[in-house]
Amino acid sequence: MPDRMGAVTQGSGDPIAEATRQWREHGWADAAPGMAAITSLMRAHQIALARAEGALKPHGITFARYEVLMLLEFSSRGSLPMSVIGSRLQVHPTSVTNAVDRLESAGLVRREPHPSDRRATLVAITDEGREVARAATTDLNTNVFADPGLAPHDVATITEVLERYRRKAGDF
Amino acid sequence: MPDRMGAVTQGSGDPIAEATRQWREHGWADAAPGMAAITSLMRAHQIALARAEGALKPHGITFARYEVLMLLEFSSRGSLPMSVIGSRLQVHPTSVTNAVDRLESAGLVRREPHPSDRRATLVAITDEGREVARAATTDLNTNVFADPGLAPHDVATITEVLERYRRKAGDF
DNA sequence: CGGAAATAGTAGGATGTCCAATTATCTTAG
DNA sequence: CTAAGATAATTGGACATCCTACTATTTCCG
Repeated sequence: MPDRMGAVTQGSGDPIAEATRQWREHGWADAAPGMAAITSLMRAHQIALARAEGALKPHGITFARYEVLMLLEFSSRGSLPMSVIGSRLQVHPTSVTNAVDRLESAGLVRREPHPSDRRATLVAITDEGREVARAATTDLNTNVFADPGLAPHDVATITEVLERYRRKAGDF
Repeated sequence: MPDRMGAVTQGSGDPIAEATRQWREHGWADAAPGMAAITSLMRAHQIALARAEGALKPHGITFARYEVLMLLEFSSRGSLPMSVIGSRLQVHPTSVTNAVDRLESAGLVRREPHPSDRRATLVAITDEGREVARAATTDLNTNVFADPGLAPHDVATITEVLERYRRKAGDF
């Protein structure tokens, strides 16, 4: 156990708490809270993503593709232009192309010409896509979302706080 | 303006609020809060990462490499085994190899043999690495961390809540 | 003490994300 | 009504992350 009591390199066990201490020691106290918050976000994201991907793996899709699939599943026509998918998910157009390519190869969506704008491409969910979406959602709800790893109060809190964060960042 | 009042596809403007509504409508009310929290985390991460990367770009490093650099900068000897870097940052060994490869190519770190364990490799920060770390930190502190885009109270809240989340996930 | 099990790093492959550049197709201004 | 500017999607390249081997050492146990 090389790290239990060795206060030389680590004092708390939590790397972020340790970094915060370092920040203060170096005179960056004003930036320490922000550093801690953003670094926490990075780690939490990593944990949450790994869990979601774990639940989706048996269904043959990733979280990125799941989001696309659900967007289509919930759309009134079962199809959306690529560009709309990108706006909703706030990802680069090339990421949409990538996700749709793979979903299409798997037969979960189909590319169709846009009826009025020949620049655009509509992405339509297939019956098989709806099935996968349904099964994946059940799995995700049961094994991840229903018990995300936080008390209900905390779950509500981060959703609210991050909603403010996203809004200020122009996310919607 | 095809989407302002069209309650057909979107009701609120916030895709996550819309998804929450859909979840409840489909009878998944118990999973809706968790879905909202985790999805919020994904978006917030994306926003925060983009900001951090933006501040680091002029310094020629990414956030992943910045984290490695700061870990070494704060270490007592200015060097750490690859495996320790991986544990602290909670990333896969291959990610450490990748980051160190690039940092080494840029002359910011150096690989050294471990004195007592020939399996291990020590990564040592160079003088140039310390310079880049210092400059990047100043930039990051000033342009991102000092004003992360949330009220101080919210910054503290997400740090606390996510600390609980990380702890329960075994992050430290 | 010698073989099994664990640990440290790396190579190769799959994904996802972004950026820059390109091709088509609208849209809009003069 | 044409030319310039904006928009939609794709291709190619750079990075980061993970997983699955695979090699080299070290540690542990019978």
